[in-house]
Amino acid sequence: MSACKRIFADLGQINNCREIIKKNQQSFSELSQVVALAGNEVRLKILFILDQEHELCPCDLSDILEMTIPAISQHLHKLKNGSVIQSRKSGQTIFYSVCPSHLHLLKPLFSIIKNQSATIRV
Amino acid sequence: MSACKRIFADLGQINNCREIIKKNQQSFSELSQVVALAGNEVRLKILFILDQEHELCPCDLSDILEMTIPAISQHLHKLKNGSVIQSRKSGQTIFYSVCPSHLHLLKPLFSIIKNQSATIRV
DNA sequence: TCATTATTTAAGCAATTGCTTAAATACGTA
DNA sequence: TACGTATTTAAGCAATTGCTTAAATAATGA
Repeated sequence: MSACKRIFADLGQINNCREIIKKNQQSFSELSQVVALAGNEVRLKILFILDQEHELCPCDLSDILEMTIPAISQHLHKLKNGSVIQSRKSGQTIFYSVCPSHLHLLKPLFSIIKNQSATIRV
Repeated sequence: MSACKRIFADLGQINNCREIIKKNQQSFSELSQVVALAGNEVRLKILFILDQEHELCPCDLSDILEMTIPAISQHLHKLKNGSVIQSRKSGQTIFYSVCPSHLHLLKPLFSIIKNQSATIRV
């Protein structure tokens, strides 16, 4: 059960932490999935500009990020699968946008980018 | 240069986005690295309890998360390598804690866990 | 000095990731 | 209907990830 044989381990603290982890297991699992999606540089850029421009099609994103359409499409698929973005069809083009439900998680990340952008110019 | 041959593409919008992405390239790269570290479920848990308990040793974390010491140690190594956590040596035990410089990024994530935890009981 | 404890490091390996190219769908229009 | 455009899907593959076990370091105390 115990990894080390130290005497000074605070058993109460350890058991308390273990319970907190267990109680929030599902939250950790769900949150880490979304954070992992945002942890890819290309996907972070996609989310950032989708938020800024409100909605864009795979074609636009391909032009902006200078990547192939399938590469973009596969990233969009992952993001949609994780309910981070949503899509709207108009003719044969599909417009993607950030799901409002995850914005509270993403906005702080976007702020960091924007703040650093403001600092560079000083 | 252009991925599709659509007529209705907003060239100005695309070029503007492209410039913003380029200007913030380094920010995107650095931020995505940290977010990717937090996007692993085990590491997210480590960061959460390190923040809550202020500091813990690999041995404690191994007990709490019920994982082997080397597995924990390797996660800690990545986190330290990314400057997300720092360490303090006391005898033969090493205490890890979250770097204050990255807390503004992590706190919103922790809040999500805590809020969900509060909601469960209602 | 030697044995014990806490931790890291290394090697191996199965699973996942993110691209590539090529083929398949879906929609609009002549 | 057939063709062109926008997008997705599939297969292949090199690179990365995250664990495992075993060995190497480092610090403490007998």
